Amino acid sequence: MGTDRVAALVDSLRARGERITTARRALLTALAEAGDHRTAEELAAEVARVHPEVHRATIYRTLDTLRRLGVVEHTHLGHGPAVYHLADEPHQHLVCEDCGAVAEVPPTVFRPLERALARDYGFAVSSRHFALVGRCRECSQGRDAI
Amino acid sequence: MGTDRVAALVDSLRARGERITTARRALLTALAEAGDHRTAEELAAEVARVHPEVHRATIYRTLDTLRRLGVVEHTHLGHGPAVYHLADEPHQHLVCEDCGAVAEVPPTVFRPLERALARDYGFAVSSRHFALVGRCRECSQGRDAI
DNA sequence: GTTCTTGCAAAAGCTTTGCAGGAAG
DNA sequence: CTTCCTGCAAAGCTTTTGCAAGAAC
Repeated sequence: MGTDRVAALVDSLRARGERITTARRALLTALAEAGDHRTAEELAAEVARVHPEVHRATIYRTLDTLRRLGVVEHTHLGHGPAVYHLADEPHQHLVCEDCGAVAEVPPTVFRPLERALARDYGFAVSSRHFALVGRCRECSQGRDAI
Repeated sequence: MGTDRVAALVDSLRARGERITTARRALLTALAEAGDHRTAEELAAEVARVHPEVHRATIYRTLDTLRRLGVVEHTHLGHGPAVYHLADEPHQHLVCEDCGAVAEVPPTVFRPLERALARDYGFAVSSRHFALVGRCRECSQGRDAI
């Protein structure tokens, strides 16, 4: 399952002339196994379970490399660290300011907004770099004000 | 002009039982004069021109106090520091990932999206806490890909 | 006089960078 | 063999915190 996905990513990177190193393969594996988003810290811990020698700086550098290559995206959910995930299956994040729950919604929900911004402001929304902050269903029902 | 606005803000804070200190008044003045968004660093510099004794920690603490009181909002435009502005005239930020230009758009543009998220996910978008990242008109025309 | 705010200094949290050794191709 | 990547250590940037002195009311 995740193994195939990693193999495909590795192949595509190699095809582009990128080097395949222990850190890169381990990071791709950790990302594929994650399912949803992970912080750099969490990914470093996951990688360290198998390859303790991989340094945190390498985690950040490799994540940035993979981002430039279009393989990884990262999103800011709030005031904490950024979260990373594989770039296939793009999605937007909704984060609840009360309980911290994070929901993923398909990018189609944003299509009308993107069209309006392109039409009225010439602005081409290009990334799902930031989450939308608000209140989830459960927290909306429990209380009214902050 | 800005003076009236500051006076009104000061009055409303006092009416709520909040203390009016040098730092608070200076910060409100700097925010009112700013017109658009400013980083905490920029606001600290502006305040320091008149009151050099106001410490940066006080800037952050005061901004947070004003945020809790609903007077100030802050937004994350990208990877740098947060930007602050007075909470009247709410707006969303569009930031260009190429040239860094920041546009402000009225919240009405987001109304349909907010309704869709409320209807389909029970999610109540409550803040304009993050900018939307994309490419502005000028940068879209100049080039096609990253 | 009481309570809230501030200045200071220090640290926290997350991320980036310079450099020299080492691995990938 | 050449180029790119990594480990290490150190620092960067933004923001937060503990504490005692000081200001607001």
